[in-house]
Amino acid sequence: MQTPTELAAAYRSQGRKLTPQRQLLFHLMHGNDKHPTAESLFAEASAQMPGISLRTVYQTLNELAEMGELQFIDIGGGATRFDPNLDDHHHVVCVDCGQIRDVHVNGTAALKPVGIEDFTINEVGVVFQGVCSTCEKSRAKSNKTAHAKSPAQQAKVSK
Amino acid sequence: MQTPTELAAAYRSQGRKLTPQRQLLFHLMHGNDKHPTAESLFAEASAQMPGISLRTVYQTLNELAEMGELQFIDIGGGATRFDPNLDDHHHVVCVDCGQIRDVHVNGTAALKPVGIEDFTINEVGVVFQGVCSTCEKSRAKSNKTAHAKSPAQQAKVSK
DNA sequence: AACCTAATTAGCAAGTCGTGCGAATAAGAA
DNA sequence: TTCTTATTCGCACGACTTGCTAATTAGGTT
Repeated sequence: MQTPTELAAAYRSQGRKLTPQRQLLFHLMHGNDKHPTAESLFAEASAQMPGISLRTVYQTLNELAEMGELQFIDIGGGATRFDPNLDDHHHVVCVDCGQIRDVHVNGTAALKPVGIEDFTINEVGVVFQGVCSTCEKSRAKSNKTAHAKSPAQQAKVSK
Repeated sequence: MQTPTELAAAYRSQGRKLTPQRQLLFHLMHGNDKHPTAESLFAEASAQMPGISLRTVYQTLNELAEMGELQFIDIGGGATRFDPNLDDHHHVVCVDCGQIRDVHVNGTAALKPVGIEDFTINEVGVVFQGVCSTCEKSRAKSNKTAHAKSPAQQAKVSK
């Protein structure tokens, strides 16, 4: 995603208006590597601009996605997450706490799908599932050896 | 996923009852490579067993997933899809029609995530996005050069 | 500085997907 | 056949997202 200043210019040049709500969201998203949901962004935005609408957050995120400034991430059944990182990267998910981390992955160019000659492939996405060190520790402590729930389930529960 | 007969035995050995609803769903899912949603399975099931409940379809799919007989696939924002294929495989998605195809992928073992030493990786998922030959043709015909909507959006529209 | 107009916002209703709950039903053992 | 308990069904509800529209506002015009 471009800087808030660059986005302001991009918006103007497209005949879009530069509202305080949009500017706030530009700032909240720029360089944000937390892969927030619309709801969590709304919470942050509300702290700085009481009265801002969740509807506007969704709307602005969709705009930015249309403009190619950010991408949707759909992992697990929970809410859609938003990623302003446009570099060639992939994701690591902790199946315990649901956190998503950006990662650069070596070897993606060598991936060869077999038997799909009738497809024109445009993009490849890689998702690693694992357990982060924090969750690894709490697992050891609480002796939770059993399977954890999926990130989606986990996310729901944690609300 | 095991055969309906094997599943029957597995269910009994776990103290689960073998109802007609479950047996029907075993048959509908066994060898099914369409990655159906709960709703689409419900439609098929209803044709053969009018009165079967959508609730039961969800319940049975969740059971089978708990038993490790099938996996959830969450690609795009639409409904969860179910995959009875337990082989080591990945997926190709047509961004136009939303169809999902199973594929074996060479080179996954060589994938190296960079900078996530604090994660214990357990699984890797690869998703290829592209356009299937059928959609490629209809694109050429209707001169639709613009970007297609995401599979999720597309799926919603197609309903 | 006041004005105009189209874009935007807010907020509620509604849609989709999935689950909780409880009464009625049925599988499978005795 | 009877009994116990798992299962089914169907509705209500919850989470997430979008549609709709009246009121507001950004930004160009006079």
